Amino acid sequence: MHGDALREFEVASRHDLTHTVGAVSRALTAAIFRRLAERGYGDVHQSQVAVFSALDPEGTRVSTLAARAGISRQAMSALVRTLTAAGYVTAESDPTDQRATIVRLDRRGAEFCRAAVVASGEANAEIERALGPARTAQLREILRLLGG
Amino acid sequence: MHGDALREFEVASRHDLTHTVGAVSRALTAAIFRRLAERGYGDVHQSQVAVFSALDPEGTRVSTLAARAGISRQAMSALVRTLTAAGYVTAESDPTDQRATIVRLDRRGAEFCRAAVVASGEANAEIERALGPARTAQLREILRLLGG
DNA sequence: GTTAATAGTCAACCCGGTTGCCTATCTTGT
DNA sequence: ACAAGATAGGCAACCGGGTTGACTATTAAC
Repeated sequence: MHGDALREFEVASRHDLTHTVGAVSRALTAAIFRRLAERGYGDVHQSQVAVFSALDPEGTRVSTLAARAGISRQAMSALVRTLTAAGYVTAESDPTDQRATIVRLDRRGAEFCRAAVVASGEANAEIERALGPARTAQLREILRLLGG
Repeated sequence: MHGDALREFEVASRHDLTHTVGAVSRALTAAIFRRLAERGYGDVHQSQVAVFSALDPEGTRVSTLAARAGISRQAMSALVRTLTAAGYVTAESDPTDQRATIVRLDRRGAEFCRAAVVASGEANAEIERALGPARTAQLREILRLLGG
C-alpha cells in the first residue's frame, strides 16, 4: 500500500519550518484579533486591516488603496463601503477630480488604529516575556534575514 | 485630523512581530507550493494538504478527517471528492459500517507526499543556507517556545 | 473637440468555508 | 425484538472575499 509515503509525509511536516512558522503565525494573528475584539473592535476583519495599512494621513483614492493592497478596485471598493458604514473611514468625492473618491480615516478608525498599536505592543511584550530579550532579538534578526 | 493615529499605526505595524512573522510565513508557504507546482502538483491547493495530514496509512473516515482538520464534514467531503477525481485518494464505503466512507491514499497521492517531503527538505535547506546553522537552531528553539 | 485614458461600480461568477436539514445506517435500552 | 437515539454522509442555501467583464462619468491629450 501507499501508507509509507504518508508516514514520511507526517514526519517531514513535523520538522518543516514552513509548516511550523505558519502555525505560529496563525496563533499570533488570532491572539491579536482576540485582543482587538476584547477592546470592542470585533467587527474589524483581517482583510480590512489592509485598508488602514494603505491609507495616507491626508486621505487616499480607492484605486490607490487597491493597488497598494494588491487587490482589485472592486474588492477595495467593497471593503471601503463596509468600513464607511461602520464609521471607520469616510469617503468623499475629490473636488479636483469628480471621478475620484478620497477615503479618509474617521474617528472610530483613529480609535481602532490606536487600539491596534496597543494590542500590537501587548502582543510583542508577551512574545518577549515568553522568549526573553536575547531570543527576541534573535527572532527579529532571523525574520530580517528571511525577508520580513 | 486623525492622521496621527495612522502614522503611529504604520510605525507600530513595521515593528510588530505578528505582522512580520505573517509576511515571512506567507512567503515560505508560497515558495513550497511553487516547488510543488514545478514538480507537477500545481493542482494541489493549500486546503487539500489538510487531507493528507489527517490521513492514516490504513485509511480514515471522512468524519474523522473533518474533525482532525477542524472543518465541517461537508467541507471535508468536498475536498475528498476533488482529490478522488484527481487520483490522489480513493473513497470506498466501509464494509463494517455502511454509513461510513473510508478514504485512502491513492498512487498519485503517495507520489505527491513523497514530492512534498522533497520540497520541504529543499525549502528547509534553503532557509538554513540563508540563516546558517546556528540561527536555524535558534529559530527552531524559538518556534518551540512559541508553541509551534 | 474628438479620442483615449482613468476612477469607480454593477453584475455575474468562483472558491472554500458555514449551518440547517435530510436519509441511511448502526447502537442502545428496555 | 424493536423503538429511540446517535452517527455518517451529503444536499441546499448561504456567506466572505476575492475575480473578470462591461458600463458610466469624468478628465487628459492631440
